[in-house]
Amino acid sequence: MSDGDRTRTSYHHGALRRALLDGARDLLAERGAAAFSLSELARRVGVSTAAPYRHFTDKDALLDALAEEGYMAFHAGLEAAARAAAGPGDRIVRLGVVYLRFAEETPALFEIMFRDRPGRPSGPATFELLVTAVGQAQDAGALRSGQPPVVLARTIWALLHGLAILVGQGGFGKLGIDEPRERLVAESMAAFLRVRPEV
Amino acid sequence: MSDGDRTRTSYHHGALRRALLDGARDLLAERGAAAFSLSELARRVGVSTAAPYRHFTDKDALLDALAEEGYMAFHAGLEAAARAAAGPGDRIVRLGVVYLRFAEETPALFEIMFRDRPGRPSGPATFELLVTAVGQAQDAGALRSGQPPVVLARTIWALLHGLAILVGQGGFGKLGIDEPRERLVAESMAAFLRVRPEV
DNA sequence: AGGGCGATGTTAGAGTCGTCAACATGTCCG
DNA sequence: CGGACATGTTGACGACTCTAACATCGCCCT
Repeated sequence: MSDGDRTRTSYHHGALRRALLDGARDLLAERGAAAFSLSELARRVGVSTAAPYRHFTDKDALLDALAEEGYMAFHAGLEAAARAAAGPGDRIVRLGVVYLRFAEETPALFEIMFRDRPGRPSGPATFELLVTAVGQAQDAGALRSGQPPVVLARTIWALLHGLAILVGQGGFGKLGIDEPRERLVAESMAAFLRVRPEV
Repeated sequence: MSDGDRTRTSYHHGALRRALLDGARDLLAERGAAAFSLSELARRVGVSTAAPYRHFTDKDALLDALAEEGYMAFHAGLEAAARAAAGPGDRIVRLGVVYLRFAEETPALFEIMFRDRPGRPSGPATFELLVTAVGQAQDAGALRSGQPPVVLARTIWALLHGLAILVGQGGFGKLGIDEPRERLVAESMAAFLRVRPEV
């Protein structure tokens, strides 16, 4: 058999690093970021509690690696949405929807990604994507102009981030707010949009 | 001596609950929310590690109580800012500045307050405050109208929350964004404001 | 006044977790 | 084929949360 299998051939696992990251994603989703335990992860994957330290210096290092993968998926999702958009105005809304959906579907991963860890490299690339989309939408007259793309993009980013968090952790549910994502995004960005997309 | 002192008169402390909450605020600010330890808190206050359980069922219960106090201070700060405002338009900006400042000055407390805990009562009252201010500003022509106050207030809340988090944890520092709060808030809310406040 | 009782402390300990050191085992290269 | 290096395991340490059993204090009640 090939040694990428889940059943360790014997003493050595063969692909422990990958198995740990995959298992961590699941465990994180089940338990939440706060209750995530490295010991439990090791138990699940079927190795000793010391084994992960051969691949990650730290619990935080593992979480950082997971966040990094999350960033890639996030970025890819945004890029796909940008490509699939009908036009510059539609693109902005679609990016927002993807942003919200990501935070909603994998809240714990989202939390890990944006937690305060010094030296996190990613982010700027994704921000650039938004800046570009904003610039295009401004040129096309679909988005409010008068501010440089960077400023407007930063505002939209903050708005989406706030929405993501408040929606994601039910902060809005208590306020009696509950509507489909597209509508929520479009309504929230109404002040920026020149043409209202059909919702 | 009165028995509200910091030096326990003898066996009993006298005002342990208060001392724990006060100590927790400091410890939280020093260590951050993730590294906050109930044992260390007990050590600092000068009692055994089991003592806090006479006043709080749980570590989370203590943190919740602290968050509750935080909410009150937050709410009071917003109310004071609302009162001190020159007019409806200025009021909105001031509320935003207070929001940001609070998140920036006590980031760990802010994190505790908005973490996902079911059954957190507060929040709606504070949200109402914002809704009212938005409604007034709309009536005065200082704020974009066309949407019900609740919708616009929700959007502004999300925007502020996103800004608070991104600014607070340096997510913007990496992107080369660094400006005074008033300017940041005014710039971010430019799309909602009918008249630009002097910054 | 005295006695008891509830509130509020303490000590001791169980169970979990993160992490490390020392040892075992498998792989692969010279 | 033999040894070095990567990757596992065992065992242990210290810190943490939380509980149970015991100690002490203040206060109320007759």
